[in-house]
Amino acid sequence: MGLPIVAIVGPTASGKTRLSVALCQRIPGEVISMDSMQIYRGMDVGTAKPTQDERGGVAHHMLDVADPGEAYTVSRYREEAARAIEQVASRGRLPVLVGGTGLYLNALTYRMTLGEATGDEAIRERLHAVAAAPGGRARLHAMLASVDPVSAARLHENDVRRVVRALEVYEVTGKPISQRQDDRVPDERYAPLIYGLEMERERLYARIDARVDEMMVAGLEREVRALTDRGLWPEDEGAMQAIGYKEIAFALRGAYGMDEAVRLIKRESRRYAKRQMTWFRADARVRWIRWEDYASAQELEEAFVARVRADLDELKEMQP
RNA sequence: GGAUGGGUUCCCGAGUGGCCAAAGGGAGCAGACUGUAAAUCUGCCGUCACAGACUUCGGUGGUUCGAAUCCACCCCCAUCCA
Repeated sequence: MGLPIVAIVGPTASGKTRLSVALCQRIPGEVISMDSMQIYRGMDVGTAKPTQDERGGVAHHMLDVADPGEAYTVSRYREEAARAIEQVASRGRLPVLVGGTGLYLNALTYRMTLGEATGDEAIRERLHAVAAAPGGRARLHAMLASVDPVSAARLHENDVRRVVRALEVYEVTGKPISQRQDDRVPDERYAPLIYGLEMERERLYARIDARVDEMMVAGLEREVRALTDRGLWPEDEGAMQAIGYKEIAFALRGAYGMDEAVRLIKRESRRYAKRQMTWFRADARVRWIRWEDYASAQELEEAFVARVRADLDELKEMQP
């Protein structure tokens, strides 16, 4: 039986950070961030990275492990986070995965076979060029259909990014990507207890709006400028694609005013939250916790800690 | 008081006699997601008993086989003149 680990997921601004720290203080445990943007150094305000204060003395891993100038990948996350989990467990503490990046959760908890086909820039560029030509998307999709009909059937021709990746995998490995996508096999290394934070839509959206305003006050613009000063722009893949960063970068470049940037950041954050909800809702493993079921954050925390304890005990009983 | 422009579906906005439940965008909702994932992509979006029917385009009345589109009057908004 695998190592018991806890994961706390949910949309942005749903209160994951605070809850995770409360849990780790009492269980005790250490946080392993599951956030694709908090990975980057120097991106603190805009990613709502927990401050020293917010971490409340709890050790956090997988924060600040990459430079905004480098491209981070899921497979790298899978390796590094797995290592972090080992470390935490070796100290006799509970690994608590926290974050809203669904793909990262799956990369860790399923046996994702990401290893063989490394990203190949040259191939990607060539294929993207095909897609950019008139009628190119259909052509690209047809190319995929001839080598990997299963993937072609699954992918919309407009989803260029995935079509390109599927073709790339085929070129690099000689095998269709669909061969390894069919089932979601749990990674035997872990026995994950996954909790999802859920909040009434309107309330969550209001929190998101408020948080964006707070970020502006806290110096998001300055933070973005530090990146654009380094020559990093939203056109580059990776860090600068983060919500908040790309909008402000465009504003700095004069595409629109700062007020408009703020409006867009709020909008994009709401949409992002929605996508996250869609993702986690589809995951049958998630045990939901509704904010509306509790009178206060304290009450929710209490109940949550108790529940995790009970679930962990139950896990122990199941494995001799 | 006069002149001109305008009032279109949640918002913006196209539409000037049939092909219009009405382009496009936004918002919203639902979904997908295996090395860019805070990314990328898809669907729905007047109502219903939904291959059809019904109610919409400021209001009322009219012209017409037929109107969001034409006419009359009225209401409201904007700008200009007084």
